[in-house]
Amino acid sequence: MSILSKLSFKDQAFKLREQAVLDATTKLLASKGFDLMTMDDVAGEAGISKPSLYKHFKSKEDLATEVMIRLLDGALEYLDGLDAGMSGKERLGSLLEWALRVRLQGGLPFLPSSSPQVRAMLTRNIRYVTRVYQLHKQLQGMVDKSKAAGEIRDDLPTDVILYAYYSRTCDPAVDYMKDYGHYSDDDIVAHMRTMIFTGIAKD
Amino acid sequence: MSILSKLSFKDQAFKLREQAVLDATTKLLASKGFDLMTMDDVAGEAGISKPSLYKHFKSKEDLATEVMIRLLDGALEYLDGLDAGMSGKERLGSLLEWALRVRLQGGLPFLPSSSPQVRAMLTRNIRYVTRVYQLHKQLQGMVDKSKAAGEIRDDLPTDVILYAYYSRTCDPAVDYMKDYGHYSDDDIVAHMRTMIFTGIAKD
DNA sequence: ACTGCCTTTTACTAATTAGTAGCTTTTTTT
DNA sequence: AAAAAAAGCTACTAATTAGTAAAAGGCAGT
Repeated sequence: MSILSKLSFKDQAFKLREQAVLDATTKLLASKGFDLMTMDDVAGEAGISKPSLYKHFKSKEDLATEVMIRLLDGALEYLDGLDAGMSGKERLGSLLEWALRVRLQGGLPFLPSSSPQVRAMLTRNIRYVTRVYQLHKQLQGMVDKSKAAGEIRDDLPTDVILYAYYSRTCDPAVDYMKDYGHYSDDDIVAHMRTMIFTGIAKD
Repeated sequence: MSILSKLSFKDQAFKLREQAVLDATTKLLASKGFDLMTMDDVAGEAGISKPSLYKHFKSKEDLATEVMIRLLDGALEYLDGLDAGMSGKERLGSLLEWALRVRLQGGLPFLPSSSPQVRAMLTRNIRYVTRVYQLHKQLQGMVDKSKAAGEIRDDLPTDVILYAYYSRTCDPAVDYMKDYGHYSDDDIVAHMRTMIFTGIAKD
């Protein structure tokens, strides 16, 4: 780690603290959502003082946006790491699985389902928008490729399929299955995968 | 309206005002969610003063819960009005369509998708819980009947199907289709129906 | 060991919100 | 027309939150 060795201990501690803040924020966003999460919560969860928190992020909005950016980077990175020979449909399924597992481990869906207000807030950040666009383009390509391959129905518009896909990553059914149905993560993921691709009807 | 004629003008006005408050709250809950909606918002939207608002409902929580109860009553009433000869699957589809249309007209999904906090709040009200349970029982019956009739797959647990069904009533894909895709209400409803029953895969 | 930098602590500002008190005005009832 | 009831208005309380200032303390770097 030659780059790390060039950083002073102080700088390293700053970086580690920053990650701790992002982790804490992720957890709080997942459990409380943006509106109910407070900066006092974040500071407490991260184990630093609130004024120090503002050394890392200039506002609550900035902090939440950075969390989402980190997550989108994770999704893009996951897609990059997939086997190039994988079919479009398999890639879609795999990324959905990744997203659901992240969620089940206390993480966040990569697009927020909740409020127009949160969406508007995030959209004010160019770095966020860039990544969403990038992910969207890749997913669009995957859907188009799957359609061409006859794997995915072409009587539904691509954007409709994408909207549904995004929605599955933040689907509350996941929470219900976990909290009320006490299903295992594997079962939840499998059920979700079944339902998005083949629906609930018998043929 | 023999019942209404027994009410003084005052009482009638009170009732009308109460409905206006519930309508205003529905609209605000749909656009801002519970946390961001303020009682000042509601009073303003309903055209009454905030102190008067508290003549009708004792708290913000009480108000939101009554809105949800009214909605659930609507759903139960809709189910009651369906043709008795309708198959389980058709009933499911029809209620989903109703719920989606209510939403598209500015209403609310009949189960909130958002926060555990809102869910916990609603669950504190026995009248709400009773209706949810009632609706759940009916839906469960419909799914079981559809399974027995070979209309709905029986390799998915009934509760998983129900969780997915509830989730479709509050699916953000609806908002995306409307706001970004500019699809008509009819198209949105049709797409949603297709996707829940037969999924996005081709066979 | 000493110094300087950074974090923590304490206290704060400004704004917002749920909910309420008391007086005035309006409307309905008698 | 007069009285009563209810709504509106104004002002408020108490609590909370995002964000900040200043002093004190701690720790890393030299």
